[in-house]
Amino acid sequence: MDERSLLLLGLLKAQSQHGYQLNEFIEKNLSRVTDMKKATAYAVLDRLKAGGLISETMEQEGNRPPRKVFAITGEGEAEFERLLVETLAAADRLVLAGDIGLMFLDHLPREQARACLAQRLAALEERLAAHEQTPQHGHGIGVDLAVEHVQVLLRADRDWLRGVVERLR
Amino acid sequence: MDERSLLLLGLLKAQSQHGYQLNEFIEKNLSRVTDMKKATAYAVLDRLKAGGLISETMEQEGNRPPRKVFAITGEGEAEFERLLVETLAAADRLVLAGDIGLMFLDHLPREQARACLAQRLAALEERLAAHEQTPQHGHGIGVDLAVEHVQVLLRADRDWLRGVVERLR
DNA sequence: ACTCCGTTAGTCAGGTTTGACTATTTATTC
DNA sequence: GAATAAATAGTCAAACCTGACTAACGGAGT
Repeated sequence: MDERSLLLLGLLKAQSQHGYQLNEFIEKNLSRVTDMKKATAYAVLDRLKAGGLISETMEQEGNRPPRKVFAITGEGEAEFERLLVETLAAADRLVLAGDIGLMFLDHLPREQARACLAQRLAALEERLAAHEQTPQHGHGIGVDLAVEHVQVLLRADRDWLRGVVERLR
Repeated sequence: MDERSLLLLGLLKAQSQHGYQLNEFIEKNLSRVTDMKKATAYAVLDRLKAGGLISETMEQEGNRPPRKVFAITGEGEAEFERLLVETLAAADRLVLAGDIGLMFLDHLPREQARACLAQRLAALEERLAAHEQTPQHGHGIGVDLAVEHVQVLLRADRDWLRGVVERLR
């Protein structure tokens, strides 16, 4: 939740935007780093507005429907910095989904278990390939670091999973 | 949410239990693999009961307060297996918290950024140390695999973070 | 015999998240 | 030029999660 605020504040710090723009950017460019959905973004924006961290102005362009343009306030910038330092210093939680299944691996015949994990491995490899194809972003080191981070962990995950599938043979 | 159901069904498949027992086991033994909270477990149990996947019986021992004992049903076992295969085959989402901050690293003076990440690294190392100290569980390979998985990724994370802190110097 | 405290066993209000939906405008196809 | 698709810009009810709270019991100490 703090992360979501941080993300939106950060994007608005770079440039005032309306909701759709924010959501599009997140979906198209940040899907590797966050999984926040559209409706959530609007909910968070409401909360930020209620807290005085962002302001909202109606804007009409041509005869398209009016849109809400959000801009970060002074308090918002202060909060942004506070959140930034806080989340940077915190150890990431790194609670990965999918490990509960692993725990109950013994309930499946060995061969079926291996097949499931092989399928998981294939999906993982595909995801990693898609990841490795995207070029460096170039917008400062931060964004690139975040993408690199995910990649490093995906690779570690893949290598480990390969070993497991092998061991199950 | 599927994962939470899977976990509870799996635990109940091994042995009928009451809510407190389940929660205690999760908190004491599975905190490395899941972060489900007590109240959530009760909520999930209610849903499972509503779906006919588990049954609930009142039980009184001595004159202690009565407790609800949950047991998995036939349908529950079928659903367990379905969920197990499904989550095993799915690539884990691996969306790690903390990377949003990374994206905005440039907003901080380099030295402060480095200090924050160094602090994160320290916390991570501590967590890893705690992890490495727990012995093998021995209850079949599944549980051990899950624990190993987390460890492998924590190590990869640590190594990467070390490199980043170094690079920022 | 009384108080304090930890264990047992939950409940609940309130906040968060999201899938599904609405509604308008612009572009495209037939 | 009518119908269809796609982009624009959100809203809302329902589901989900959790921090904080309740309440009874047993045992330890005094």
